[in-house]
Amino acid sequence: MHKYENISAPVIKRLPRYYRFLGELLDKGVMRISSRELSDKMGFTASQIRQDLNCFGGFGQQGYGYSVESLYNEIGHILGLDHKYKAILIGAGNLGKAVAVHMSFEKRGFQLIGIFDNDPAKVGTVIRDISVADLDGLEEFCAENPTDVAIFCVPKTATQAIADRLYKLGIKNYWNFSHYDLSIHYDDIIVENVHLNDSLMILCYRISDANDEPESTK
Amino acid sequence: MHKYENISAPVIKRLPRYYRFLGELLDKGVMRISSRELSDKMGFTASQIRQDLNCFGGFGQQGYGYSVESLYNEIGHILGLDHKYKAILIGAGNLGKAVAVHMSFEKRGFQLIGIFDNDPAKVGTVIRDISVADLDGLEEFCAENPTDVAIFCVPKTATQAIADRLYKLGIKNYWNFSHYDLSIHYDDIIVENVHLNDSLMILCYRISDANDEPESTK
DNA sequence: TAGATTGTTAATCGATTAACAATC
DNA sequence: TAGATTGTTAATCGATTAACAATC
Repeated sequence: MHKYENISAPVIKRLPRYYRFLGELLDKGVMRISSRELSDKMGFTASQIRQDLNCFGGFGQQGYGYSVESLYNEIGHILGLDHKYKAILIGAGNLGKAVAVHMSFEKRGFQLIGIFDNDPAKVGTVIRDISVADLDGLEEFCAENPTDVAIFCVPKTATQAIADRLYKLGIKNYWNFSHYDLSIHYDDIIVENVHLNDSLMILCYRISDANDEPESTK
Repeated sequence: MHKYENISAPVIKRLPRYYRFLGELLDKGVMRISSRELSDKMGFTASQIRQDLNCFGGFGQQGYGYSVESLYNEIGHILGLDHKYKAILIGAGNLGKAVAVHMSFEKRGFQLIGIFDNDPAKVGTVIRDISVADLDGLEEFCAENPTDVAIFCVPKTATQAIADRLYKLGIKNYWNFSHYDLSIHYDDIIVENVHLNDSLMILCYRISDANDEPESTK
């Protein structure tokens, strides 16, 4: 479908943000928007917005700007949200449960088809219409149900062993909430990390940097 | 305590990762490491590692490398993890609950002192030794308990109104899980965003980009 | 001392911003 | 047509990498 080579990571990271803002404008009934107006709202420069969008095509019209609706749809398409990648969730603890319940996978190009845990107390419980299965059944399940993506919501120590099993099954795309760097161990995989601890520490740095006395304590 | 001006965002984002890897080395009993060895493990260049660390001081020793333990401690200190910033959590739904239970706030420079929700069914339930309080009591609580940070685990639509109340109370540091851009509306605040939807969409893009047929469908 | 590895400066690379001609 | 705003090229800025002298 697409295949845009050589798009830089900073550009890709901004796409969901464009999508979000355009969605809000759409909800408000705004029909057209110029890069200048979008710039004011989003805090990027107008130049950057035009530069970013032109990586994928000329979606605007000189003298007019961009149609909010068509740009929203274009970006959704660029992101690949019209897919239905089959995803399984590993780990039905607090975090896994929150991810399962909280996310609108269908709107983001995915479909959650299975949840696994190794804790007998959790196996059989139902989350979002899906019955939690025993991790032992992973291989059997994946043989019967082609799976594109695995979501890791397991402790750091369990991650590598499960990743090895999934890799053997040919599942090489991961959404990783585990405090562990999967990316280091294989190089033909796609990993999107959500390292909450890292995020919290960055916040800590920024607060400390803003608040602390400049070298007066010593 | 610290106050390192002009440290670029890319450097700051790498700090937690250094901290994590050094912690693992420490656990394994490794005493010293060179920028070269660390480079192999982490996937940054040795040059970048030395450059990054030298933003904050000369922690190494020529001909030897870095002491794992002292570098670990230094980075923890740079990040400000020896603080105890008082944090409150807004929203005790699935996500809020997962964040409250899952995170080791104490190890990351924070202390969770309160949880709020506006759902009567949730008020009074206990999460991590903290009884969920009614959101109406926010002002009173913060007057009695000086609070540094608010964690947003509420729906997009509720975020702005609550942010306004917190801002009035002088709370200007936010860890934001809400699908909403707080940063746009005030400019003297510190926001660290965890946009899970954005992360999921970036994964979708990357899978699509790797898998789709190159322009053959048309 | 000789070898190793840092700290730091200089070179390169890439991303952002500015400018403007094309054009709706 | 005239005005507005894009698409795109060129200029600037910043971050990464390479190189090497300092030094443990």
